[in-house]
Amino acid sequence: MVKVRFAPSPTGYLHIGGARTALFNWLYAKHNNGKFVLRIEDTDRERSTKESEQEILDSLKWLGLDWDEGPGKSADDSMYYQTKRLPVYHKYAEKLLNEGKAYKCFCTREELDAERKKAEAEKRAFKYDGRCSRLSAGEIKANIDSGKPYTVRIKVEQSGETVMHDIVRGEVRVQNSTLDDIIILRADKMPIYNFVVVVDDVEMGITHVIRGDDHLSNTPKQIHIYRALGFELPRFAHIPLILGADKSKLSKRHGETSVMRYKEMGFLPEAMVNYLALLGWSPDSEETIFTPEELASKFDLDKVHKSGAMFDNKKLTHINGVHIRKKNIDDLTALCVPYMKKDGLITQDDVNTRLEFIKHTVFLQQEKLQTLSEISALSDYFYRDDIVLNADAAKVLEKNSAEKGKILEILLSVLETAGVDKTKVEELLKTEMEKAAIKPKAYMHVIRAVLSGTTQGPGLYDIIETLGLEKSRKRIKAAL
RNA sequence: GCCGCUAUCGUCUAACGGUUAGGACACGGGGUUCUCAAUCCUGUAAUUGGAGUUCGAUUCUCCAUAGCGGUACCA
Repeated sequence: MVKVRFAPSPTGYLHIGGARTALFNWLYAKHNNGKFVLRIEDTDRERSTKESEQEILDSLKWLGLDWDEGPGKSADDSMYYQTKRLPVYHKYAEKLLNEGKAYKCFCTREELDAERKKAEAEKRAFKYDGRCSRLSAGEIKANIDSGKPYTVRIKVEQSGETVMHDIVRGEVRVQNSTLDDIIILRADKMPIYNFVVVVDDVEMGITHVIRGDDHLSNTPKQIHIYRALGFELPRFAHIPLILGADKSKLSKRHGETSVMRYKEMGFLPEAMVNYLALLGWSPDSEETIFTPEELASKFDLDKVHKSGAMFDNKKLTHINGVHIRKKNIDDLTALCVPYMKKDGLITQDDVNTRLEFIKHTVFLQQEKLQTLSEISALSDYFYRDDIVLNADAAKVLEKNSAEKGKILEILLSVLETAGVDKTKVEELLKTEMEKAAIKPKAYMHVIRAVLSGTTQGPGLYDIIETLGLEKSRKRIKAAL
C-alpha cells in the first residue's frame, strides 16, 4: 500500500511551497487509496514553537488536506513528534557505533567553522576529512574521560558513486567523493534531520518520499544512511520548487506566502488546491478547473514537471473567481459574512434577523467576486444610510445635469405607484421615460449613480428592489 | 568555488522523432448588455545558443550559456 508523509518543521507558518508539497502527497495518497501521514519534525529546538505547529495544522485543515495518521489521530501522538522519539534515534545511532559504521567526532563546531572559512577564502571546497574516525581507542577514551562533547558521524564510502532513481528526475548520480561523513547526532545528542528522516520514514513504512527539489542533494546522504542501517530504500519523487517573480525560491520577500494569509485575503481552499495542483503538474486534458476530488482521481507523479514554477497571483485569483461562482448562495453567504462583519457592514444581529437580505446582496455580487474580501466594497451601498459618490458617478451626474432633475422626478412618481418590484418598476419607468423622451442610457446611468454612488454593479432594477422604497426615495430626494 | 538540477508564449503548461507548436492566465479587439462583471468570438505572443545523430529534431547526445538548489552540530 502507498504510504506518504508530509513532515513540516514547526518553525514558522505553513507557506505556499509547503502547502503544495503537502498537497502532492495528499493527492498521491488519495489517488492510490494509500495513507497520508503528518509528522512534526521538531528536532530544531531553538526554532520550533507550539504556535507554529498549531498554525500549520490549522492551515492543512483549512486546505482540506486531512491526514490519516499524525497529531490528533490516535490516543498516543508521540510517534509523530520527533523530539518524543529520541530514544529510538539513539538506539539506531548506538547500533551504528557498535557496528563501526559510525564514529564519535570530537571536533568542535568552532574548529570546523574556522576550517570552512579558510577553505572558502582559498576558494577550495570544504570537506571534513574524517580525522576522528582514525583516532585510536586510547585517544577516544581520553577524550571521553575528559568530558569532551562529541557528535556522531556516519562513515561514508569515498569511492564509487551513488545512483538514485527519482520518479520525476530520473537517474541522478553523485560521486561519493563529494560527500563527507554525515553528522547524525549533535553534541547535545539531538539527532539531525538527515538521520531522523530516514529512521522515521522506515519505521512508519513510508513507501514514497515526495518532497521539494531542495532536498534532492540531501538524498544521496540519506541513501548512505539507509544502507548503513540496512534499510530498504523508498521511492523518491522530488517536485519542482515554487518560485517568486525573480525566479528564486518563493519566500517572504516576494510577498504573501502564508497559507492563512490567503484565507484572510478571501481565497477559497478549493481554489488554492486547484491552483497549487497546476503548479508543476498538469492533467491529460486541457481543463483547468477541478475539485479536490477530481484532482485526486487524476493526479499522478509521472505528469509532474521538472522545472520550477513561478507563483502567479493573477491566475490564482481567476481560479478563485471560478470557484466562487460555483458556490451555492447559502455557502457563499456564510463565507462572506465574516468579511462583511469585519468591514462594519453588518453585525451578528443582522445575521440573525435579516439573513435573507444579506444572502440576496451576496447573490447580486456573486459573478463579480474574485475574492471573498471584495464583498464589502461592492455592496456597501446596500447597507449604508447614504451613498458615497465616487468620481465616475459624479461625472455621470454632471454630464446629465440638464435632465437629472426630470429623471429623478419621474422615478420618484414611478416608485410611488409601482413600489420597488423590479419588473413593475422596469415596465412603468420605461413607458414614463419614453413619454418624456429620455433615452434609457441616460436615465439608467443617472439613477444608478444616485442610488449607488457608483457606475457599476448589479442590474439597476435589482438595486432598486434590494434597496427598498425608503432608502431609494431618500437618496433620490437627497440628489434633487 | 565545488556538487546537483533545470531550460517551450510575459506567466502556468501541452506536444509516440513528423502538429499551421495546442490550451489556460494576463493583455488587445469585437458580440451581448442599463454599467461593471460573467459569457461568446477573436488577436498579439514561445522552442536559450552552437555542434552532432537522423530523410526529419521542441523532443535524443555533447558543449556553451543562463537560472535555481545544495554545499550547517537547519529542516
